[in-house]
Amino acid sequence: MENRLKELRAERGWSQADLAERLDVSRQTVNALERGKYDPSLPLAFRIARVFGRPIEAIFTPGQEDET
Amino acid sequence: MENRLKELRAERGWSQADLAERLDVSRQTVNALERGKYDPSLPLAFRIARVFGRPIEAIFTPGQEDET
DNA sequence: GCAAAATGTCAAGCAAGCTTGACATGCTCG
DNA sequence: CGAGCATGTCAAGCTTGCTTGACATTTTGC
Repeated sequence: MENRLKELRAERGWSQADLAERLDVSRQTVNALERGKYDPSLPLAFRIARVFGRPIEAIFTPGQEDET
Repeated sequence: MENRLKELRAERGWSQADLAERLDVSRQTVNALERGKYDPSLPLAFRIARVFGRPIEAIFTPGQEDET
């Protein structure tokens, strides 16, 4: 699963810690998500979508794994 | 998190097992999702959205938990 | 060049998502 | 009635998502 977290965060001039606070998760979680270590839960994906004012589909895109 | 799984599945006349097969998960998982036992992972949410031809936001809606 | 802030990373542990297998119940329809 | 399908449910077990705490490395800016 690919995502535009880093890009969207940068646009807003937020640190990973800033974003983590807005999402109510740990800084390490934001870091792991940006680096593609794992995917967020659906509830967290909704919070991310809300923070950035975009639909989930505009932030996350299923990669090779889910394409068929 | 609320969802319209049961409704959308019924519209198509599919059994839980049918849907499970299309989503590549177990029948018990579909049953648990419909009954709100837990939320799907984000990758599974994407597959569900694709199977029903609707955006994730049109199928799942964060409840009280995520509203503030 | 130095200090502080930001980012990356690791480990251990708990919680959530999903699996298989089994069994109970209910529904439909020959 | 009886067979078969659909649904609900439980338990045990594995994997993934997320946490805290600690420490190393990179970036920023004075």
